[in-house]
Amino acid sequence: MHDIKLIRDTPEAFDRAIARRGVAPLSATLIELDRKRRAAQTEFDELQGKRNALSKEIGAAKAKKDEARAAELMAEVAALKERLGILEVEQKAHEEALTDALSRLPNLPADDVPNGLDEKSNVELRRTGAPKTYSFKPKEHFDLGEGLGYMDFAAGVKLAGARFTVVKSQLARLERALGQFMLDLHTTEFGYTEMQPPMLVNDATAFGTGQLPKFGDDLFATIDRAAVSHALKEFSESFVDNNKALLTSAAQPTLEIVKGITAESRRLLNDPRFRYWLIPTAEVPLTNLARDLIIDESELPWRFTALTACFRSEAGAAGRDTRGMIRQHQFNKVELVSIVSPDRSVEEHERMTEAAETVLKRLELPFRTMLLCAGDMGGAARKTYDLEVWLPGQDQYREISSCSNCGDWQARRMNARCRAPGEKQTRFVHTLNGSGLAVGRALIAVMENYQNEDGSISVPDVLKPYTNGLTKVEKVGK
RNA sequence: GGACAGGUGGCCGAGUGGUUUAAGGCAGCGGUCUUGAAAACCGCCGUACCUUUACGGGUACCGUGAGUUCGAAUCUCACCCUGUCCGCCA
Repeated sequence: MHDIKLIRDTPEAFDRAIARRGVAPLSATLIELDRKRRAAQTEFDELQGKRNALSKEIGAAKAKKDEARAAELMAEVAALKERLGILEVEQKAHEEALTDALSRLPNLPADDVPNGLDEKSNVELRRTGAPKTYSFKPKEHFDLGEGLGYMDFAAGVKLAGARFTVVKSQLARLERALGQFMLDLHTTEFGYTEMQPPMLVNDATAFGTGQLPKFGDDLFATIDRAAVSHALKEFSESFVDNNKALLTSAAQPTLEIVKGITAESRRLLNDPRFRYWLIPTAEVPLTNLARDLIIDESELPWRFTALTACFRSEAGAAGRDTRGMIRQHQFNKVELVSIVSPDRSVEEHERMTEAAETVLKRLELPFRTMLLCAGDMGGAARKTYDLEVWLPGQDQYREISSCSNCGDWQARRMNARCRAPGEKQTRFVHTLNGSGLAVGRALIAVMENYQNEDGSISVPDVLKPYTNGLTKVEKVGK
C-alpha cells in the first residue's frame, strides 16, 4: 500500500518508479480521487460540526423548557440532514476507490535495484563454493529418489494429484534433519524466535502481506463446511417462513424457494467468515503478528522463524518443472521474518540474507547470490536477493531462497506501527522476509550434490547430529 | 454442540439519551521540595483523518456493521471475539 501524501508531493517520481515495474502512470488518477475524497470529507466535517453544535443547543433549550427555541433549532438541523447523507456516501465511495487502487499497486523498487522486466536482467552479485566435479554423470533428484525407492510420485498423484509427492523412509528423515538444522541455526546463531503459526489464515491476514486482493488465485482456500451448513439451515428455515405466501400464490412455489436457497448457498460458500486461506509461506502469519499494533521501538527488531508446510496453486507455472519435486503444490519451508524500525531495514536485509547463505555454506552447497531486477520482484518487495543453489543433475543454478525488504508497504496494509521511547509520533515498521531455506529444494540440492555413483546419497556432516546415526541414504533390502 | 457472562484509552475501571470535552486509579513523562532518593503536591499523558504558512480549529473512533433520534459509549437488530461451566474430541 502506498502513501497518498507521498504521491501527492512527488507524482513524477512515483510514476517513474512504478514504470520500472511495468505499471502505467497513475498518479494523476490517484490524486484526482484523493482530491474528491478530501473535498467531501472537509464539507462533511464542517456540517457535522454544525449539527453537533446545534444539537447541544437543543439540549440546553430543552433543559430551560424553551420548547419553541428547541423546535426552531431542530428544523435547522433537519435542513442539514440531506446534504450530510449525500456527503457521507460520497466520502466513503471515494475513500474505498482510492484504497482499492492503492492496494493493487506493487511496491516501489529501491534505488539500487536494477532496471529490467524479467529474470534476464537480474544481477549476479557473488558465487560461493565451486561446483564439484563427478567421475560419472550426475543424476537428477527424481531419478535418484525413485532409484532409492524413497520418492514416490505415483503415490502423490493417487492421494492428491499432480504436483504432490510422497517422500519416504531415509529421505523423509533427511528432509526432517534439514528442517531441524535450519531452525537450530537461525534460533541459536541469528537470534530468531521459533514459532508454530496457523497454516490457515483469514482474509485480513492474507491482505496484510499482499496476497489479497490481487493474488487470491495463487492460493488454496478451504471452507468451514459445518459452519456453512449451519448458516444455510438457519437461512432456509426463516426463508421458508418469510415466503409462505409463495407456497399458496406462485405458479411454481417450490422452484422459487429452491432458487432462493441455492443463491444463498452459493453466497455462503464464498463468505469470508467461513473461508480460510492456506498459507503460501509462513511469511503471511508471521508478518501479520505485527498487524494493528504500536510496538515500542525498544522491543524491535522482532525476528521470527518457522518451519511450515506451504501451499501454492502454481496457476501461472503450467508445464514448468512438472517432473520431480522442484515445484509442488505443498512443500516445507523454514521462513525468516523480521519486523524492524524504519531506519534499520537495509542492514537487517543484509543480515537476513547472511543467515540464509549460512545454511548453504554449512551444507557446503555451491550457490550464487542474485540481486533481482525491478520487474522480477514480488509485489511486496522493494529489494530482493535470491539465492540459487547449484544442481549438478540439472547442470544449473536454481532458486532456493528469496530475501526481501518490503519497507513499509506491508506495514501500511497491516497498520503495523512503532514508536520510539519518549516520542509521540508513530511510524510504520518495516517488514522483511526470507526463506531460510526452502526445505524441499534443499533436499533436492543435497541429493544431487552428495550423490554417489551407486545412487546412494552421503549425509552432509552438519546434518549427522540430526539423522540418528544415518550417514548415507541408500536402498535397504531388495 | 448446550448454558451463562462479558468486550470502554498502555493497563484497571466508572459510565442505561444532552455541562462527557469518556470520571477515577495505575503505569509513564515533566516540575516543586530534597545532598540524593522516596513520599507528598502540581502539571502533562490515546489513534487517525481534514483544515491552517503558523498558532490553532474541526471530525471520527467505547468489539464490527446497520438502525432509531435534533443528539448514541448509553436504546434496537445482526455479526465477530473473549471468558467460565458442561458435552464431544487429536
